[in-house]
Amino acid sequence: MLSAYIRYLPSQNVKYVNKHAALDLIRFAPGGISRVALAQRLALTRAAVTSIVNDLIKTDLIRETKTRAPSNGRPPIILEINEERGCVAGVDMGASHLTVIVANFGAQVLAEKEQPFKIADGPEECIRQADAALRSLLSTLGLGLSDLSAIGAGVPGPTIASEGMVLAPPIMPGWDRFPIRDTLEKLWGCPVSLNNDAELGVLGEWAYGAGRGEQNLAYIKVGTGIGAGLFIDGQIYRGATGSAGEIGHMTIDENGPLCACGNRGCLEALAGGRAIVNLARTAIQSGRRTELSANPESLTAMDVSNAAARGDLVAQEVLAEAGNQLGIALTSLVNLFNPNIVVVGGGVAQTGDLFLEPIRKAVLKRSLPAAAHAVRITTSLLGKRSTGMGAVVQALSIALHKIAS
Amino acid sequence: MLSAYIRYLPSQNVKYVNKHAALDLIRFAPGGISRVALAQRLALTRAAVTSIVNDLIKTDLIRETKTRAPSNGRPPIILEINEERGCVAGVDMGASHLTVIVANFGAQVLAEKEQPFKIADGPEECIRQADAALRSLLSTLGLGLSDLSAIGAGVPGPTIASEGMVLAPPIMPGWDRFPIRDTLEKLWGCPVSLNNDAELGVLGEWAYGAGRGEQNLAYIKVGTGIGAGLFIDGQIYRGATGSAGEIGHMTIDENGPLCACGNRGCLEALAGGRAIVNLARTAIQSGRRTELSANPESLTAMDVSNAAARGDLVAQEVLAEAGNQLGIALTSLVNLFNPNIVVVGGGVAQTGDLFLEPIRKAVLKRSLPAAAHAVRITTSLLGKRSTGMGAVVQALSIALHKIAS
DNA sequence: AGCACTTTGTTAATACACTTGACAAAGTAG
DNA sequence: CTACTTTGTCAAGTGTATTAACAAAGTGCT
Repeated sequence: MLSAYIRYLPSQNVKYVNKHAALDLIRFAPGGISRVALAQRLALTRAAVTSIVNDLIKTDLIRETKTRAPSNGRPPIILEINEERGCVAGVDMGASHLTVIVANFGAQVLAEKEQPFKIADGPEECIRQADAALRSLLSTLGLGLSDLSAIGAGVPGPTIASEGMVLAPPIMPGWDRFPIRDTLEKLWGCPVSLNNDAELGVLGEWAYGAGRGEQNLAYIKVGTGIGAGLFIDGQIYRGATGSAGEIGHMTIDENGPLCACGNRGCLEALAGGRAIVNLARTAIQSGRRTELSANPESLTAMDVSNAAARGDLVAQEVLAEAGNQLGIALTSLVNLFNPNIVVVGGGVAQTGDLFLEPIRKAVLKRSLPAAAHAVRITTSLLGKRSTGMGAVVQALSIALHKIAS
Repeated sequence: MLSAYIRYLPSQNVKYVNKHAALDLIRFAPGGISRVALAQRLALTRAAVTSIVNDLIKTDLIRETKTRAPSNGRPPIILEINEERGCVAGVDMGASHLTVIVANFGAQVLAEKEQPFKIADGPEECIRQADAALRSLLSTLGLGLSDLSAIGAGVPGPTIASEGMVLAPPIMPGWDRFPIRDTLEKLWGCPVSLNNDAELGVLGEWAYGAGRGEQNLAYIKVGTGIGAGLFIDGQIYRGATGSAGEIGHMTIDENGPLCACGNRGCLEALAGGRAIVNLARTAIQSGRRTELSANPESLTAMDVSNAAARGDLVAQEVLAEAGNQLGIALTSLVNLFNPNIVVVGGGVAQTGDLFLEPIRKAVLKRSLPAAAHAVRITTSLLGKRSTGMGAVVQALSIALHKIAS
């Protein structure tokens, strides 16, 4: 009720807004959408929709596909995005991995690549690696940079999207206020969007993954660090300075292990990648039988995760403990935010219920009943692609809307 | 960018939306607003605004007031809400107090009343008391129920505003799914809105208090319980089932005191009204010199608060400890929500910096720097009226928009 | 097979609501 | 007093929707 009217402030003319709304409705509709359904969603008449859809068909961005079996009466014609209209890329520069995805306008992945990467190497070196990876991936498809209409980029720090840079990023030394977007746009010769990796994760899961179409959604990325992307009432929520969702430094245990941020007992220090490794090492040093003791010095969280999936009891206990701590932290998020769904992503989360069940138990035990019962906690459907697919969604937003204008 | 177009779904014709947006802009503009400024905010021309404003003037909801001193050129005419056009009421049914406010259409308080109250007495008894208080207050103004255009009501539980009832409220026995709004509408013969008290608190502070006009705002109410209202991107944020903002049962210390909810170490058990009393009693029993030892059995949090304001060292220490615990909890909120401002309300918070300074210290120490520096932590400007004034805002929303239709 | 009915999509006339361009109104400055 | 500026209004023109009617593509029944 409050200010609902003020929110409608068209900076473009009415038809422009309606056309772009229709394009987004078509794009995010699983299985396409008919003109009649568009009219309903847009609160317009069928006649108005005819005009708008005809404009979009002229741009070749959408096309008529099959008709649906009619219940009774004329079968509706289904409209979908024309996937052959062009290509975009998503570039996920993570703390320790680089993922590059090339997709068509229908958001279908044409090729992808992941490689080791250190965001801490600084902007010039990281951009050089991302560029080389992108060009290499494109060449496997017989494509070049000029075939990309737009590119979405993700980084592990708080971004000011409008400025195309990060602000005081905790784990990105040398990147503070570096003109990331402008640099990439010059290098790649097409429009680039820049977002925080967890934001893109929630976007990817909302658009095409486990949280598809949900209204209030949190995406938790469990990696070296732990971050959350928040999707509130149909929008990414960034907060006042772009740092919303910082869950990794939530105090879980005041007397817990020292965290990289300087405090004690942060979630990251209890359930992040390093914490999982440390828990495993402690168990090894106490003489527990586990396949992990083969090489404790080079242990990774993924080693623990894989061993757990293979039935290793110690690894399973470590994951359960980390899951429990994450569940304790999620109590706050669930109580404050009251989401429909929490999607847990990152490599460790792919073990599924071994990690998720302790999370669910802790949330159910510790959250208020109303919020606990309202939330579904699930693993990512996009696997390690959540952020990369979110970057693809951002790139498509730029590309499609630009062509439609 | 994402779905920005889809958000514009006018369920009314365009002029209706613009007229109501103009009304809200006028209403929430401190000191009124000119037609030229309206045109800017609405992205319309001066000519279009003339037509809209003339319609609103015909309803007698707004009027032209003084002109402002011109910098150079014609002085703009200031438009304001016509405060004499009618009256509304705000009824705040809290856990232990009932507050009733009668205000005019300009949101100026004409009369108010507060009395002891127990929400746990159940809906019939509570509604009876609220009704009597409202009628009594109106009679001091020579008014009756028929003089009210609408009424806003607040309760301390998770509300589904569209249903006009509360859902599984933790501290409101007997109220679950009771048709509160429908009952009040029949009893009072005018439209009634129903909202959670913390939601109304944040609304009141946003509209007329310390958070006026802020984009991302949290209001913390420290009473017997502790709750938060969240205001995100221009809207109250309720969550999936209306329970967003439940901060009182956030785990601060796993080994802390038992909370009424059954868990240990909840914020409410460490910093709520009962916790403050318990901390004071512990100090008394350990032999500390304090004016509070005069009558420990009937001690209230307000007694502690007032003694602290008078310089009592023990009382100040108790407040500082409660403030510290609240600050620890606010770390999570600040990290997750990255607000511009946190407004702390409720009786205890009126002692000001004695309570706020420990909060600020804990937030600054424990939150990520970006979020900690972006947030201003302040006490409520509306004092104990935050929720009641939020209820007035809701009532005005109903009344003004109905007349404008 | 033909007809009645239903739902979907289109067309052209009409209605609505804004913009444009010009002018009036109310100030300041020289 | 004149020139200039900003604010507010008016009427003609423009943009974009709605309405009413019809065409199109099915199902179901006789």
